[in-house]
Amino acid sequence: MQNKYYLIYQELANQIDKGKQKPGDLLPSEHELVDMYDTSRETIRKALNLLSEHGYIQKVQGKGSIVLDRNKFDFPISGLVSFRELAEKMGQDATTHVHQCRVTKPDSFLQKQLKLSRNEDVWEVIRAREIAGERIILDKDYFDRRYVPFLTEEICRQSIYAYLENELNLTISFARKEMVVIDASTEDQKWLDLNGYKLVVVVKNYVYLDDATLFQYTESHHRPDKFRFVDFARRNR
Amino acid sequence: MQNKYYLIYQELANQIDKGKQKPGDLLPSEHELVDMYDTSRETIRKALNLLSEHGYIQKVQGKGSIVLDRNKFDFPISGLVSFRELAEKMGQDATTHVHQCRVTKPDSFLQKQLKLSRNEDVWEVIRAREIAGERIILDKDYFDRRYVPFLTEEICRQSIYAYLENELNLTISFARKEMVVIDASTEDQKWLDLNGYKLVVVVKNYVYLDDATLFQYTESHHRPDKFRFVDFARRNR
DNA sequence: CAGTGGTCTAGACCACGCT
DNA sequence: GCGTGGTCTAGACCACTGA
Repeated sequence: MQNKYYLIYQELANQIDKGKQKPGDLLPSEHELVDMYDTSRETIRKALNLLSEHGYIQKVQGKGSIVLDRNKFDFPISGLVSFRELAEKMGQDATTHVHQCRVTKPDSFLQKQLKLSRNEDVWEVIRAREIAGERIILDKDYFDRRYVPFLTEEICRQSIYAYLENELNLTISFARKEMVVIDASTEDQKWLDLNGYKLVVVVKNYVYLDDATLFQYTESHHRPDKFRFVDFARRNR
Repeated sequence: MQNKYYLIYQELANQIDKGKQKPGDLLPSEHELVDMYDTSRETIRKALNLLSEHGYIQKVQGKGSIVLDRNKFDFPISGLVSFRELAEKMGQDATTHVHQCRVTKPDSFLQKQLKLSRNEDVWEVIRAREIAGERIILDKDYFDRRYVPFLTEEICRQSIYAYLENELNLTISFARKEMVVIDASTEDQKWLDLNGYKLVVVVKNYVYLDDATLFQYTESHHRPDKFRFVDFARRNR
């Protein structure tokens, strides 16, 4: 069972996906939706806000809710989407090579990133992602050991996140991403098929739990030609 | 004059910025804030949602609103921020070189990007951005002429956006961004100080008006070492 | 258990667009 | 002027946290 406003959101989103409402059309007005769903206007408005955040509609005061052409966005819309996430969604054959999975002490860079002292333990996991026969992404993950006491190579080969959420009951609540381009390191050269590229696109990821503590720092090194990011940004206010 | 919830948001954000509420602290409960601001709870909740979206707090059910350490984020937080936007905010001396500012017909690529027919007019504006003495960003903007009838080099040297919003009363409502890395073109080599770099990071920008029509397509070509993007993403639901 | 945030209601008035 | 979405109110009940 779900929230009322979430159910209404899903139903309207579904209608738009199926083409019952076409791009450029106006949705029924909020008052009409109140009658249709036998609910209050604030609940309808929450559903419409979800539609808006997910790129289904654009609200215009005094006019109505315009249905957007979501097909133009050949991509999932909300937030950022990386090449790997996309490949996984598309069901492309992705293989993971685990090069490192050990407990270690943080170096000074990591101490700063994870706000740790020199003596605390961190898990270091290094994995290469092979998609369509090429190793194009190198992921370096660091977990605060106080939150992640135990890991195995097997878990690293599968999804660490599934393990954290299902086994350890950790809930990720938000993340900060940063993207830069730097020279490929010797690790990158060793574990990736760089095809002569000398640069890699690095996506740094700071992941927070729902009590707002930082517990993971990740760097994803992408081969430049296989890097792609998409974002969908509503204007402030 | 502003919305009530926006004023409350600003006041609370201000207190956090000034350190009256320290990271890890809990804000007053929603009921207490209702009394303090003599308003309704939904209004308080709208203010708190804004704080949450802007990275000031993290809400935890049954517990309260935790103040986050926003200083860790040495960057503006909401949405994506490019190097140029940052440089401008920091007040660094940015110079704009206008290389092109003319009306032309869209080529097939542009027809596809802007959903135009071959016969419609577009403004083509090409500008190099010089920051701290180096030309590091090449912006190529294309505007649907039906929305932007008139432009001058002078306007291009200043802010086109200020002109669109203040003079033409166009309101930008949302944008889709896409980032890829490609080989530097001859234009890039001619108009940028590439320092030997053979690649550029391209940020493609599709900008929509508040009636959901697409009116601008922009490509920003960044020198790799001067490219930096930041994002702050709340987890879905 | 008391206190917190999450959802929901049934109103009200305002700001805007259209014609 | 009428219909639209935007803001705001004063309640209510539920779900979760922590002592």
